[in-house]
Amino acid sequence: MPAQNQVVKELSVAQRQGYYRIGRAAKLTGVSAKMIRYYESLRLIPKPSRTTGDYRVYNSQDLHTLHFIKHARDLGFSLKETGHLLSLWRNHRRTSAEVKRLALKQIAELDQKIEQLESIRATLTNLTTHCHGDHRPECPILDNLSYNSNSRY
Amino acid sequence: MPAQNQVVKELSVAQRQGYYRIGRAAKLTGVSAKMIRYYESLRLIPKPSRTTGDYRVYNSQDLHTLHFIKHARDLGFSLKETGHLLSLWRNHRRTSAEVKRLALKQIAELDQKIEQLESIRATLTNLTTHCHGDHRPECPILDNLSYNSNSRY
DNA sequence: AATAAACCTTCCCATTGTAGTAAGGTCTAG
DNA sequence: CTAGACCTTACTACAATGGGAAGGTTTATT
Repeated sequence: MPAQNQVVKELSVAQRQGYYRIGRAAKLTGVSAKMIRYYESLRLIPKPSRTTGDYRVYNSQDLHTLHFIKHARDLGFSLKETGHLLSLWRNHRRTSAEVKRLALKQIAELDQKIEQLESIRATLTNLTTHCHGDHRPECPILDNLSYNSNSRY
Repeated sequence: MPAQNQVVKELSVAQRQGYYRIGRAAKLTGVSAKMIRYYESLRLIPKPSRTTGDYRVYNSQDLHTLHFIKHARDLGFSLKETGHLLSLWRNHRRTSAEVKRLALKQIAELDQKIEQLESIRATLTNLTTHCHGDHRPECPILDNLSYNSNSRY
């Protein structure tokens, strides 16, 4: 039965040899090629080797790193903090206390941001319930925006 | 009793004449001088008149406008949206419906942002509760960041 | 009137993180 | 061998803000 390898797609040289150019690295990790280059310029990731044609070449370890970065970014860590987390990840003599400290700091910042947004939201909601929202020009929202407590300019 | 005007501070020419240069406008409205110039460059506010020495001169109407902008920014409206609100504010034939539409859109965006931050927060909180946070290097936070579901690079 | 302090001007640069484009070179499948 | 997919660097832009330099102006104080 020679039908066996009929559907089998050939692997490209790169795939066979287990390396990845930037486009495939981007697709696999969810980090755009643009960003991969940018992270390299920030020294967040090491300079990869190059093909003779000067194309960047990544290995699976590199992809793991990119993946790690993606996760950290998704959790709202800045690139600077992400770099810190990366170095902790690489350093096997790290203490988990330091990682936890970063995470708690991030949570605190999130809490602050959430609180702020909710306060704004409350104000806006309050204003909109008082606005007719019809053809008339009277509008408590605009009135509030132009209201000046310490007035008398 | 000539003591009467002892404590009375003289008003500067500008104050007497009721106009404001950029520094005082900034202090009074809470919008930095930097930003006042920037808003002018964006045509969010009109070009003010100038002194003979080329200093910007604002009147009380201008300050009200800056104040309006400050309020809108504080409520999280972008400068573009703020410009829109400003033109509605100036246009007495506006409908309150349009203002309300903008406010509701802003609320919706806030809700989305809040939800996203809360989801991130939950994930992080979950991770930190599982992290010992001591001298040992084992750390579920880092493990999670490096975890790769679709794996096999 | 002279001078110092406070204030203003324009112009340029930095930030944070991401995306777009142009002009050109390389790799690979057919 | 060639077309098309892919890659390279180098700019540009965004959104909003802040910082600073080099120089001119206004105001307060001697």
